[in-house]
Amino acid sequence: MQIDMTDRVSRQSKSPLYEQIYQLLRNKIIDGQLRPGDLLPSEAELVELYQVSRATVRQALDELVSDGLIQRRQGRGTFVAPPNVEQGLVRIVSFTEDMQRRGLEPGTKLISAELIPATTNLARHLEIPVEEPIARIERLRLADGEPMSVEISYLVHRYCPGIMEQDYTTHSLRRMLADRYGIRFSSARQSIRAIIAADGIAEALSVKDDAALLYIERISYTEFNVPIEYLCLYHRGDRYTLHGELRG
Amino acid sequence: MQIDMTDRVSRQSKSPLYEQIYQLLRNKIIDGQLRPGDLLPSEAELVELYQVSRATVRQALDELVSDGLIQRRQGRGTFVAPPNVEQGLVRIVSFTEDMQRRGLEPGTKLISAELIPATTNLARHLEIPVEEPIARIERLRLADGEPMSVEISYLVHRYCPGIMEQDYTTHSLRRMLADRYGIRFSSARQSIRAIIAADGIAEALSVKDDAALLYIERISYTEFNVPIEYLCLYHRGDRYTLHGELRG
DNA sequence: TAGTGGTCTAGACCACAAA
DNA sequence: TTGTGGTCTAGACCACTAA
Repeated sequence: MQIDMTDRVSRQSKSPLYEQIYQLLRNKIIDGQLRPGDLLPSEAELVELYQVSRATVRQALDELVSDGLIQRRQGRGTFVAPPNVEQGLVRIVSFTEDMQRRGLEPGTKLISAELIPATTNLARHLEIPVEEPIARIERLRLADGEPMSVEISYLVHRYCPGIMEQDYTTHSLRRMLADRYGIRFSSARQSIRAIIAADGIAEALSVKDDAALLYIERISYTEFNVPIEYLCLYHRGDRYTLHGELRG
Repeated sequence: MQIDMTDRVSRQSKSPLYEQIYQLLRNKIIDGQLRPGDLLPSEAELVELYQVSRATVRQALDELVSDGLIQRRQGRGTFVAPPNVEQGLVRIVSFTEDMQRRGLEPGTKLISAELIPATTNLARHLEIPVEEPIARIERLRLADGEPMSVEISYLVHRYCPGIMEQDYTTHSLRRMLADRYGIRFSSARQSIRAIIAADGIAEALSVKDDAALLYIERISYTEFNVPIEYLCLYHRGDRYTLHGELRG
């Protein structure tokens, strides 16, 4: 495989060398320049390429391994990992990416988009004052044309003014936040429960009132640990399964 | 805090030094010798104690960090992490450990234990012939005396003959497999869904017939990638929540 | 200021896989 | 045999925290 020789790391940058190398490689994988199964340059080659020590290269690769993006094989080399492992339990994955990994065609319908004042619950989780304006975006997510999930996103409007004028059905919310506002999610906390479908949700998902749903609450943070989004996901229990790998 | 000075690492052992140090510290945390918030010895002290280089100590600590068991704070030290983070989504956690981390008192009642022939489904997942004897152990798990989960364990009997004569309510199944049969889980695959309680399960859990349950299926493997156990967990949706941290 | 963890280097020897 | 990743050493300097 080819690594673009214009890649450079800077010793003046405030971010550490291993982090810069990690980001460079990660972007290549996520952009698709490196595809599953591709062989990465050997550690020795990366040492030469970036002019750093082997320990620094390994630290960058360690992060990619723990992201599940690459796999090392002793005596053979380092490869881009196949998809389908560690889905949604370790990395923040967009609905679109999630469905594509499952081999399903993603779709979206906007249910509502409005500006609301923050409730005490929202204010606490998003670390803002009560009543501060929140963009509430409710969408129905489809897989192969059938309802799969309802997604309610609560965004601190101050960080993304004008977000309400966008088209949420064709544009990824995450991409919009990144491109227009420079906001990137760097970490998140989530909790997962099983619940019975409430009225409105059951109707949207085309399931019975007492169907089981996989309910996920997630708070996403920027690299500066500022909470940006409070997300509620209602997944159909009969269609949606989370997969993961555990270590002993 | 105190580290037992009788701890030793062996350079003759087939397992690497950082792995031995990782296991020693991990056991202290899981056993409760080190409690949440406790300060670990500094990296320099661990270097002195185990007579290894700092990089080796850091590699052991790195693993504990990625397990969510410890947290580093620059300029201050390394601390045992508070519970409630990274539970059950990355590491295989026993019910007992799980409940202790949530501050609940774990309890167990045996519902049934029997030897059954493997169904086609079990045979496929456990990679054994159909009809091969399987130890099926069904237990009710309690938290603070109240039903929390039903756990059905299917073990390949050939690997653990005599397991049926044990007392599963007072002894940890995992510990028994490790101590008596030398079987340790090194990895697992699991899937998580939301389902409606079936009759028998609902009764055992003291919930209504149509209550929502968090259903987890897990296949656990030894270090040689031999499947040992097929586990079905039925968690009460109203009491059980999975927590996790995600990375962007 | 002293002690902590964070980053980085330049080596070394090993186990494993492929040719 | 060659090249890969796996493990380990003995240093170094930095940034952060608390006294």
